[in-house]
Amino acid sequence: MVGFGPAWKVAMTLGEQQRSTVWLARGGLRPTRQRLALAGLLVGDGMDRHVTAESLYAAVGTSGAQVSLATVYNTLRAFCEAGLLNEVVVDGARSYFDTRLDDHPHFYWEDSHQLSDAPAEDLVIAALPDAPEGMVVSRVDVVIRLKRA
Amino acid sequence: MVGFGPAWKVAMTLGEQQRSTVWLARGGLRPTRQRLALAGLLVGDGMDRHVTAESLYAAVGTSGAQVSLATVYNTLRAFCEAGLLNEVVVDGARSYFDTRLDDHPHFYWEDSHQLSDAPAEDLVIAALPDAPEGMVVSRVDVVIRLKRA
DNA sequence: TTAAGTGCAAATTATTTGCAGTAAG
DNA sequence: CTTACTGCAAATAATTTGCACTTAA
Repeated sequence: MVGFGPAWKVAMTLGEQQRSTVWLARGGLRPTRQRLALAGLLVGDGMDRHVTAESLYAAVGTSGAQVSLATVYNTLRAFCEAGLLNEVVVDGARSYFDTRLDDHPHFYWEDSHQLSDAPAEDLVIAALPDAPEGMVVSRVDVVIRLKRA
Repeated sequence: MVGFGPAWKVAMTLGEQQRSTVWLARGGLRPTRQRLALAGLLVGDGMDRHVTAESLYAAVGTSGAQVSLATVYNTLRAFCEAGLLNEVVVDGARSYFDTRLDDHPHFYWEDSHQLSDAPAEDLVIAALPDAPEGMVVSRVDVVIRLKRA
């Protein structure tokens, strides 16, 4: 899991602070030290991220902040329930969380267990099966599984 | 989990026996009592099935046969590795196995945690993102998540 | 002040494994 | 006979929970 910046960076920049605080507020969540640390790693730079509880826990350790693993789990779940993150199911063994909220396709790298966004504009679904009687489609998950060529 | 026939039926019909044995042979697996019982429930009637380890364990109990839960797990994994079943990931909490082997879309009933086939002919993917450099697409999973209307 | 949030350790859930016994080829 | 298969109980891995303590509003 890469992309969390250099190991020596403990504090967030003002922009990151700001963005994280606003982001938490949007979910109606209190900006605690732990949540700010996690939010900073997730949305601090405005890029989309895909994390597991373990990868985020590792990243927060590296960043110098102190957050327990249980809190990482609970916080990811809280972010999800607040509509700030989306859970993506690609691997029965662990949960992935995506900072991008719209319905879009994913690449799943089977050998490295990494998840990334696939370009949504390159996926065209010309026809979709109708939902059965009494049901509606809540979401369409498209996972493009990749293996080494 | 329905569709496994009446509770009082302990033995398989000849046709079921036959089908199950042939099916196991195709995977190069010995037709043991336990495997025949499970295979009978999975492919005995030629219909496609979607099971979890727990649902299949419950079904085999109901059928009168005696198979341990660990063996159900191990056997489902063995069937998968032999290419007789496909694993479908729709719910982080448990694994689903599908007797249908081709790449096809699924309905996932979020409220009842059931998985079923969606009509493949009604799904038309007109364009798909290219696999990144050095990678190839191993499979495209399409899961249509349903909720009550 | 007070309800929400946190950390730990223990509990849960789905699944796998070690190993002694059983059965298929 | 010999190696694969099975069953149980114990081990594991990811995740959740109970509860005393802390902190934001």
